[in-house]
Amino acid sequence: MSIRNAHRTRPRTTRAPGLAALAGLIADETRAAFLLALLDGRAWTAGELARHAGVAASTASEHLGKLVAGELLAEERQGRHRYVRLADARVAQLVEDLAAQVTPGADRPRSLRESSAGSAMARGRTCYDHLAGRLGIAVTDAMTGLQLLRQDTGFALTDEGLAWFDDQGIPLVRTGRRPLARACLDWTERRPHLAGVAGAALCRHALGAGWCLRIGSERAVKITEKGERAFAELLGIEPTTLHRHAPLFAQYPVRNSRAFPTSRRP
Amino acid sequence: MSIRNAHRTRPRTTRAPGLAALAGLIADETRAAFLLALLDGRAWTAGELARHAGVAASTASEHLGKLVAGELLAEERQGRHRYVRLADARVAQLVEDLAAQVTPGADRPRSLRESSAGSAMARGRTCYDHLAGRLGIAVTDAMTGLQLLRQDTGFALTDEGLAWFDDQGIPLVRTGRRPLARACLDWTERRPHLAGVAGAALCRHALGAGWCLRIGSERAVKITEKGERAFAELLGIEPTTLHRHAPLFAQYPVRNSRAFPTSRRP
DNA sequence: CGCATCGTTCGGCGGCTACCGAACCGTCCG
DNA sequence: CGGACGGTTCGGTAGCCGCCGAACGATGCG
Repeated sequence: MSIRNAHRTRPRTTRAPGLAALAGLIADETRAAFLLALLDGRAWTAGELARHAGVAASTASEHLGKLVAGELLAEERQGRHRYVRLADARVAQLVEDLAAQVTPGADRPRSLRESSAGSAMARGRTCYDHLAGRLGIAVTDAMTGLQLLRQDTGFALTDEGLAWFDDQGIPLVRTGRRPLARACLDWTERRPHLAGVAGAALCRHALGAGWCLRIGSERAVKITEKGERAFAELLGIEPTTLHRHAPLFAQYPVRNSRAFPTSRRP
Repeated sequence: MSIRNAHRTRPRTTRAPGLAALAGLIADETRAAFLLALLDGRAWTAGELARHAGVAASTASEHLGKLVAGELLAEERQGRHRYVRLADARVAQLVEDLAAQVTPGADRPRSLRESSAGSAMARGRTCYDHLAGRLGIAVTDAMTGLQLLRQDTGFALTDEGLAWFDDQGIPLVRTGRRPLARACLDWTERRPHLAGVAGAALCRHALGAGWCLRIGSERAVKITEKGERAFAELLGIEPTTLHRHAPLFAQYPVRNSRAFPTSRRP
């Protein structure tokens, strides 16, 4: 019997302590704010998170202790700083999934207005380690259109897609059980974009090659001139696409006209 | 400022009320037990859930009110009964994902021992609306081996897979934005199995055609003689496969030997 | 109609927990 | 060496919340 429910008298037939405890870590407003901030994939110091969420340093310290103990965060001490980051891609995916479930924009009411400033700056973001926002959608759509990625029957790279990464010199190294390609539901665009090993590799490449730059201390990224050219040349993405708001619920091309939706064959 | 944190004095710069509230719904042990029980995809009455979790009817009623208000559950009143079920496949997926994150078996310590009884009964389960457990893994592995399903580059049906469903007379109807194929991580087997529209259609077909039967009031299913024959004929699944425990971390065949993991081309 | 059953509402209780400030410890740097 | 700074620990406080039983309403059935 858990400490929390020690006053329970009735015999409990079925329990779910693990599930409830995990959700409990995210169920606090301050801890949730920490997790969302950490979705930028970088390490934050305890003080930064405390100021970000508007709580005292002591409070933040206690929260971080719980999140680290619950293995949602990994920590690294450097001198007098305590850096924390999301434990791994699984945790990032989990937080993304939960955030996507809530009504869109509920947690960031001002984000769209903020982004409207800046002409050459397309609204791009990162989700932990892959591209999101309009940029992420544009890349995913372009790869789907070029049949590098297949979304009509699930979410997977095609053989041509593997070749494309190979051609760009972007290595895809399988680590553990993380899938090569995975759909991540963007909670501002409400559409899936490329995550998984391939999404992370592409994002790393884009940052390394100077296609985009991180701006500020959060998740936003800015596309450079060089990046606009690269995305146009390699994926046929029109620069204007990155400036306009992408249409919701776009149709994806179906590769094979055969029987979709399927029906009983004569 | 939320009611819960009304005593907060410091100005809060970034909030996450939606995320925290959603997690809070799952963060209670009793509500978590409800959600896990409802993963069988069927509707339970309030009283059944109360007895299942070992709480008073009044307590269960309050919890159900919160879960319905939070749109995790849908309710249907019939006479003096209040039936509740998971709101949709998205919620089911979310609960599955969370449950898979906790250490395997933590929430059902006795399940493996229970399942060892029964000779012709293979350990099968449902996750909301698709097959899971050893049966789900066996089906997913068989479809992958036959190249109906592609897991090496993501998780998607192949064109051959679409044809297979067509041949079986199992219609795949796209509803809303639910993907045709999706990986669901089984938290007892620790391996992905087929979910999404195709997984649900296959499960519905298997139950309708008498390939398997639900047993008891929970998630377990039993494979019939007819089902053993059908799975063997259509997917080449050896009946013994369903009785043994499947190996963890099996290797999936890679369709194309070309450059995987990819490396820079000369 | 009358009883049993299912569910809901309400009051009250007890415990957990998020919060803060103050004190303290360790690191960095002038 | 000493001050500044980041982080942690420790009391103490306040509020939320999960729990129950009792009372009540509603439905179904004999």
